[in-house]
Amino acid sequence: MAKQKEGVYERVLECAEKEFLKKGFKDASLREIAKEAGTSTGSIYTRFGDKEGLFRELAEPVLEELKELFTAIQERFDQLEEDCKESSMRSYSENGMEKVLDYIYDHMDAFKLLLDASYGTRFQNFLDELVEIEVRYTFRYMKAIGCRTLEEGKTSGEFIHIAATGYFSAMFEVVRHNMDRDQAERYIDMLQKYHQAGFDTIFYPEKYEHGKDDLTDPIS
Amino acid sequence: MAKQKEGVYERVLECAEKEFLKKGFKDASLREIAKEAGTSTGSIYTRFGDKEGLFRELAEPVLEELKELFTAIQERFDQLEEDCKESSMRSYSENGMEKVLDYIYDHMDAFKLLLDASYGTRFQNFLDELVEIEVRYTFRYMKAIGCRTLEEGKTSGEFIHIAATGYFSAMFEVVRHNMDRDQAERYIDMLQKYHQAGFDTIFYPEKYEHGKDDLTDPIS
Amino acid sequence: MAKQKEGVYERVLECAEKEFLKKGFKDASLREIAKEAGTSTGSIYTRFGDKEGLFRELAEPVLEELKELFTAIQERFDQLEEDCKESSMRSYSENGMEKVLDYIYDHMDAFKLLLDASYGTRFQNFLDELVEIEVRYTFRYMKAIGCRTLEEGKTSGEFIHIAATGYFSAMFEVVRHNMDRDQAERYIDMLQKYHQAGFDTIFYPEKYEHGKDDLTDPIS
Amino acid sequence: MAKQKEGVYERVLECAEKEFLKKGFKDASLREIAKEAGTSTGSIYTRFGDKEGLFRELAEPVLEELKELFTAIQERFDQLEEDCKESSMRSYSENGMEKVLDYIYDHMDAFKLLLDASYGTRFQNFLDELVEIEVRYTFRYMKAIGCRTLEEGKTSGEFIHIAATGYFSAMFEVVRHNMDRDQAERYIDMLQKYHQAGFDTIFYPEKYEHGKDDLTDPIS
DNA sequence: GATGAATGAGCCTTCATTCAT
DNA sequence: TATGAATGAAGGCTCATTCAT
Repeated sequence: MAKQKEGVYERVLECAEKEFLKKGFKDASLREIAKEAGTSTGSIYTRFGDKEGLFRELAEPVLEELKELFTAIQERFDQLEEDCKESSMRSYSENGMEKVLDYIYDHMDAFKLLLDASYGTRFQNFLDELVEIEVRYTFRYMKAIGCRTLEEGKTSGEFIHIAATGYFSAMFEVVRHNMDRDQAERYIDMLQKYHQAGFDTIFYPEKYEHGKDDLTDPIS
Repeated sequence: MAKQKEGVYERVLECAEKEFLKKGFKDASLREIAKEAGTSTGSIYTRFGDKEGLFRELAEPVLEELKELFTAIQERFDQLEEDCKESSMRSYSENGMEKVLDYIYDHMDAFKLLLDASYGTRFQNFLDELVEIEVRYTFRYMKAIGCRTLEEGKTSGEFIHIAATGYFSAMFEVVRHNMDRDQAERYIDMLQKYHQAGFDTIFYPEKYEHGKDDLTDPIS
Repeated sequence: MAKQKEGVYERVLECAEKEFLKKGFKDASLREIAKEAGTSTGSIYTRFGDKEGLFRELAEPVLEELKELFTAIQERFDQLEEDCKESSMRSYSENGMEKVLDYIYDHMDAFKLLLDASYGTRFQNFLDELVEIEVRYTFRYMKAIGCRTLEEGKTSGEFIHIAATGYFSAMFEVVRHNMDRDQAERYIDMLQKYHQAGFDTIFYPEKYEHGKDDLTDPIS
Repeated sequence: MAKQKEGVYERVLECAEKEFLKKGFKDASLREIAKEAGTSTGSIYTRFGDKEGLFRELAEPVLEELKELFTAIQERFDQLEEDCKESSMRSYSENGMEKVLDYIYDHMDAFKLLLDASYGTRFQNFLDELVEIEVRYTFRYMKAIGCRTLEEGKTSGEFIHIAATGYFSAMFEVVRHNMDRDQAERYIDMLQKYHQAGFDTIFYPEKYEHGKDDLTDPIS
């Protein structure tokens, strides 16, 4: 039995995914996966190194590709002429989100793993990796455009980070809630507006100086 | 050895907290806690029932009290005359948040546990319990005030839930980031404005109908 | 709390019985019994010494009394004039069994314990104590009456023991099967005839020397 | 260390048997068995699944084979011509018992386990499985031969069951008493006669209608 | 006499990982 | 390469019993 059995690799990945989703990374049992896939634990070790390696195989390529896609989108916007940015922002933004959403919907399973079953792996805070990219480019953008509010120091940096985290976290709710693609589109649209408004309020407050006081506040 | 040995109770709780924070609930070892506290595992079982009971002892009272505090705040606002609400909202909201923040800072340890070490316990989604309260009162408020946008159906309900989750989640970042109290105050103030703006944009868009298109968007 | 609380003693015995019947002696939990009875484990220890002491309290008096009753019955028959024995045997036997049965039905609970929940206690072979009495008197009787077959040696002694065990064991099936008193009476009557015939066949075969060979045999 | 270590399997079974016999199933310690056999507890689990699986390995094959042997014997008798049955019964019966006894003596250890150490396993009432077979065929036989007494209803069925239980239970005393094979033979012979007589007395009383009253009764 | 917290050894079981075959 | 038995530490938990109060 020296040769790689046909399809074992795929079967293992399939079963692993099922097991991870069902029990979470920590509680998943390698032996169970091996048994279910009709192979041996040893075999899994030769192919994937260890338990986390198996998880990685499922999650990492997808996460990396998303990061690349996302970086490319940001980069392309960043390369625009300074004076185009402000005006083309919205369309770029919406278009970018569309692509990201497409990618997510093409790799639902992997994102489910990342979101719900990654506790105990190095992916348990995978969101931070996306947020980090977002934050980096946001800073660049703000400097390019000129943002007075930014000089207030550290807190603002932290705040951007947290706000972005909230934004991305909310975005992935489309996965957790099993929204269909249409629903997701509408939902993400709202989300974009929501966070855009929040962001502007904090960092470009001059645009709203009028009658702020009569805004309603739903959150005590 | 009848009657509680002096100080064992406290020592166990202390060590448990340390262990839980260090390894998370699932990976924390009862034996280790017992050893560190200078007791037997059996003793922990007499006092706390089981592993989760020990965690509960640390987290539950604090969470419950926060929920009560939070509900009281919401309730008090809800009881106001209809026509006062809109105008006194902001002050109520800020005042409420202040109290909540006070409470959190008085029970930092418990909230650290809830945030970072509760995976595997019934508290792992503790945030939902707060969100649920928030959402309930938000709906009431929106009905009282009259909100046209609400009739768009299910998505809106889901959206409110997600937005509130983002809000609360972000709020607890003060704990995760170990902000000092002053920093937190400033931070929370921004957060409130941020989400207020987002919320209004989605649910009371008529107030912003002017020049939306020249808003900047930091998020791709 | 120095004085013996009213009724605690009884309540403990009640709960112990329930627990022992439900789980058997070994698996019964003293703490469970104490909790159920509204007292403390310590209290059970002061009253009953240990877990088996508690069981003993329930089973021993009844078993002892049965043994006394049984011995008395045997003794009374043994004291008869030699030449009366053979003729009055049957009535004595039936009358004795009646009394025994009465006693058993008056102490069902205790016998249920002895039969089904005594594994792990010194009562787990309680039947032997009754058999031992039976065997002793049977030997005396056989010697008095004169029984040629007895000289065959050890095996016979062992055989009597085993046969008697079978007899008593079968007798207690009235308890295990929850027969009502009437059923039991009829059943025991059959049982007596069954074993009497068996016994005579082995030890007084001369009474059956006729056509034994055309007896049917249900047991392969 | 792949592939079974030489002789571990056997050593574990040996030690398990010793431990089970010494302490009974429930009180036997897997750790102790593993230690004694020079393996790890984990190893026992890979091989036998769990504690009861280990016991099962020792007892089940033997019990199953006995049941098969016993069924075959009964079946062969059952297939005889109706009018042969009554006459050939005795020889069949004796011959069958001989085979059963042989089998028992060839697997003493397993039967010791079943008899004395199976409390807590699914074998604790293993006798019933044999009795059930016996009773089934007995009923068939009685119907074939014609038995007037059977119409008395339920009690009779119960009685047959109990009598058969007594018979089998007594049979296994050869194991408990460590009789040598010769002793056992003589003993079983007596036992057969004893129960045959009992059985006939109850179910074919017409054959004994003469002078029953002068039978002696050894049992009070 | 009553309490019940503490004891601490012991239970069965599960696991990721290794490695001889 | 694939296998899967073996490892051995660790897991949570339960128990009868003790004994300071």
